[in-house]
Formats: sequence, C-alpha cells, structure tokens
Amino acid sequence: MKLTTKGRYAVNALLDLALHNNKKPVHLADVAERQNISLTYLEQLFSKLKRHGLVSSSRGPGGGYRLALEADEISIAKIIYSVDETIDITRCHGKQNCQKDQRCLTHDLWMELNMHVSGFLNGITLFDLIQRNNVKHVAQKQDFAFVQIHKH
Amino acid sequence: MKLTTKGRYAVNALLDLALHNNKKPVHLADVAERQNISLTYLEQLFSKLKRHGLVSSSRGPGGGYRLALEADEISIAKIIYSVDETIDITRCHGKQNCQKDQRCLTHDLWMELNMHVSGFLNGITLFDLIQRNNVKHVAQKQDFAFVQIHKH
DNA sequence: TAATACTTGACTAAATCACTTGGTTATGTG
DNA sequence: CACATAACCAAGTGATTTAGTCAAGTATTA
Repeated sequence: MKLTTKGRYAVNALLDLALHNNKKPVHLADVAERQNISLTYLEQLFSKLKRHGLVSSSRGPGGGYRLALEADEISIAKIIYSVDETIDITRCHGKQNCQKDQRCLTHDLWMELNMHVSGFLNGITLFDLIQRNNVKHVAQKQDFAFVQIHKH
Repeated sequence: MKLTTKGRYAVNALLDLALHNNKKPVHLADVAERQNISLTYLEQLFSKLKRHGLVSSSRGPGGGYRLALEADEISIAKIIYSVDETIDITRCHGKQNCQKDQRCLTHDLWMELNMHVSGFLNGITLFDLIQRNNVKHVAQKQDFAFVQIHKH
C-alpha cells in the first residue's frame, strides 16, 4: 500500500480548494502557503489531479484552480489514486501470481485489507470533510494566520 | 503506512510455521524454500520476530523455529509490527504536529484510517488463517511441491 | 567433534520520496 | 502592445528505504 506524504498533500490541498471554493479560482501559491507545501511540488500534484479530471485551471492573472466536480463527488480514494497510482497492498496487484505464478498463502488476506481500506476511503468525500467541526476549526485557524501575514 | 514485502514475508513465514507446527521445530531453510524467500533475509526477519517473543528457536542438528505463542494469540498486526515497526499512516505519528506544530486539515481522517486498518489486522490471527479453505489449499500445493523435490 | 543451525554485522544495488531548478506558455490588465 | 501573473513542463538530486548478499561467527548435539 502506498500512502505517503504525496497522497496526504493532495488531500489537504484539494480540501483547501474545496474550502475556498468561491467564484474566483484559487492560486496554488496560496494553497501552498496555507497547507505548508512546496509550491512547485504542489504544481506536480495538481498536474496529475487535472489529468484525472478532479480540478480545472485557468491561466494568467487572476487564474488558478477550482474543483472540476462537486465536493460530494470527490472521494478521498479518488484523490489518492490520482496522485499515488494505487492503494493496493498485494504484491501481485490482484493478479494472483504473488509466488511462482501461484497465489501466495496470504493473497486473500491482503485482498480483504484492500477492500477495507478502499471501502473506507471511497466512502468519504471532500464534502463530508468540510462538514466536520475539527476540519472547520483547523481551516479557520489557517485562514486567520494567512490574513495576518497578507494584510498591509 | 508501511506495508511492504517485509511484512508480507513475515506473515507468510509465520503462517508456514503455524501450518507445520508438529513436535519438531521447523528448519528456516524449508520455510524459505516453500515460501520462496531468501534464507538469509528470512533469518533477519526471524531474529526480529524472536526479539518480539513470537517465535522461539533451538540450535544444533534437528533445531529450528517454533511459535512461541498459540496460533490464536498471534495477530497479523503483531507480526507486521514486529518486523515493520509501524502500520501508522499519519505523518506526525499521532502527535498532532503534522503542520507547523498544529494538526493538519486531515489529521483526524488518517487517525480514523489507522483505527480501521489496525482493527482489521488485530482481529485476524494465524489460527483464523489456518482454518481458511483457500489457505489450506495453497499450503497443500506447496507441501506437495516440496515433497516432490526432496524425495529420493 | 564434526555437522547442523542460529546469530551478527557490514555492505550494496536499485528504487522511491520529496523535493529543487530552470525554464516555457498562456492570459488578463494597463 | 508590453508585461506581470500564474499555470505548465522536464529534468535532476540528495536522502532514505528496500530487499537483499556476504562473511564471518557461536551454540548445540548426535
């Protein structure tokens, strides 16, 4: 199973996008600052997210990114899959050739774990996260800090 | 989350041990052959498993490894933890300092996923796996191939 | 006492991660 | 039209991890 910083960054960034989803597109640089992610690294992730149809972009001044789907249509699994390629745990990626062209002893165990994890991550959308009090609370803090730095 | 070949090897090997748990200790070399794992690599894993009290060993001719606990006392989580150190998913390892000494937007999400995964892996023991028909079936095949090679 | 079997530690090729560097291209504004 | 802005793209990089190998041991027992 591949669940690393890359996937977490992508979810955090998309959640940030969903939370700031007004009329104007959101600057990646602002997301990068609020979520404390390197801008150029984030650009790479958003390139993938765009390829998978999760976000749309507009260039030039005043440009930026928006969600290409409704928040309740974007599951966490989709996001991770878009940047991480897979949330698979088996060695054979389901092909049952884990060991000398046969299933290994624990093939089915890992398949079950796969089902559990992807079931969990499929069942949660950005919309669900936005509704949560703890998310609202953290987002508020982040926005406050952001405004403090950028007022003049 | 760290769930790699190392953890899968360890579970496969311990399951092999559990399946061949007669009076005599099991040669690691046999486990290595049946499960198609490098012997010296397996030795490293078993050294950790022994340190964590999952297996015991006896030296000399006729020596080998056995389970140090009953099969129903050894959960998959325990095995993975013994060789992989962690099945944690959060960046902060639960410390809530994922982002600038604060919780990141998705801290709770990953904690929940942690609970799901470790709940699942804690709930399954070697005994449970032994009972399964698919495991029995694969084990039979492996034993048959093993005997074929070693009869003379 | 020789064979067997476990133990330890150092080493390594390859892969992956989390970036950085250094650009190019499109677009809205003055 | 110039220019600032912001998205887009390709390649490289240092650190770390994986999945092992190699080479020596030490303990046990038939």
